[in-house]
Amino acid sequence: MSATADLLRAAGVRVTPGRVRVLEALAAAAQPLSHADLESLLPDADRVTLYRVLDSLVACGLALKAVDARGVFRFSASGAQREHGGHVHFRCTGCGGVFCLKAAPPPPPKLPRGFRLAEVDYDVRGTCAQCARHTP
Amino acid sequence: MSATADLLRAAGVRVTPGRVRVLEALAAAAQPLSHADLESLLPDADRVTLYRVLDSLVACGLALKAVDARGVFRFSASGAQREHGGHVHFRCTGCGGVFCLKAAPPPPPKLPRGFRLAEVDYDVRGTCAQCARHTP
DNA sequence: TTGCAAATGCAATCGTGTTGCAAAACCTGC
DNA sequence: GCAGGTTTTGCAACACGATTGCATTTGCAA
Repeated sequence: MSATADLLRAAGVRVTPGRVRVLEALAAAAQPLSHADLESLLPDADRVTLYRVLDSLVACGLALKAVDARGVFRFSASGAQREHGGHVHFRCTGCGGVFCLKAAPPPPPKLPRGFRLAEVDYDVRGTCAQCARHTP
Repeated sequence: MSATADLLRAAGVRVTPGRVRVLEALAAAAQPLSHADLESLLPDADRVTLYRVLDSLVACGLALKAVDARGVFRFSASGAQREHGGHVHFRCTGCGGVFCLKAAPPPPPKLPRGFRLAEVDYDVRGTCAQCARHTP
C-alpha cells in the first residue's frame, strides 16, 4: 500500500490514481508547481481534472496554493505539519513558495465596534534564498 | 500646468490625457486598483490602452504593480504605497470591503539565511459591523 | 510648422481558471 | 466478490485577464 495513498486516506478523501500522481509530483518537486508545470509533467491527465485534483488537495490540507509574481497559482505539498493559526508564513514573490517561519504570530489587533474577527493572517513577502541567488 | 503632468515630464515620459487621468485615479485611490477598477472608473478609455498606460507608468517608476490573492494585477501610485504600509487592514469576507485599522503592524520576524524581506502584510479577516448585523 | 517617434484604438488571440453534465471509478455494506 | 449510492473524471463550452499586430493619431522638439 503506497504511502501517498495512506496520506490521502488519512486526510479523508478518496484515493484515485490522479490524486496519487499529483501529490507525488508535488512532493518530489523542489519548487511550487504551476498548473502548466503539472500538465507537462503528467501529460495523460485532463486539464480540468488536474484543477479539481489540486483544489481537493488544497481543501483537505495536503497541498498549499499561492500566487506567483506573474499572477499564476502555484501548488506545493504541505508536509505533515498543519497548524494554520500557529505560525507566520513567508511568501516568495518570485517562485510563489510558502515557507513557515518559527516566529510566533502577533496578537490580534483591536477592532472597531461591531466588527467580528474570523482569521488573522500575518503574511511576510519577499524573496526566498534560492530565488535571491538568481536575481541579485 | 497640472502637477500630474509635471510628474510625468519629470519621469521622462510623454504627457498624454490617458496617462494623466490614470495616474490621478491611482493617486486618489485608497487601495491598489485592478485593471477592472480603472476601467469602470474611466469608462472612456480603451482596454488595451489602459494596460499600456499602466505598463508605462510602472516602467518609469510612477506606479507599482502587484498581484493580489486571486492572481489579478493591482496598481498603485508609487507615492501612495508608503501610506498604507504603516497600518493594519481588515478585510470583510461578507462585502469584500477593506478597512484601515489604527493599530500599528507588528515588527517583522526574523528570516532564515538568504531570505530577503520585501513587504509585511498583517491582514485581518472577518465580518464588518454592517455585514455582522445582517448575518447574526 | 513640420517630421517622426511614441501612443492610441481596434480586432484578434492567448493563457489561466471555471462551470455543467453524462460516464466512469471509488468505497461501503452485504 | 457484488450491488449501491456518492464522488470523481472527462469533455465541451465558457469567463476573464492580459497580450500582440497593425494602421492611425498625437506629443513634442527641431
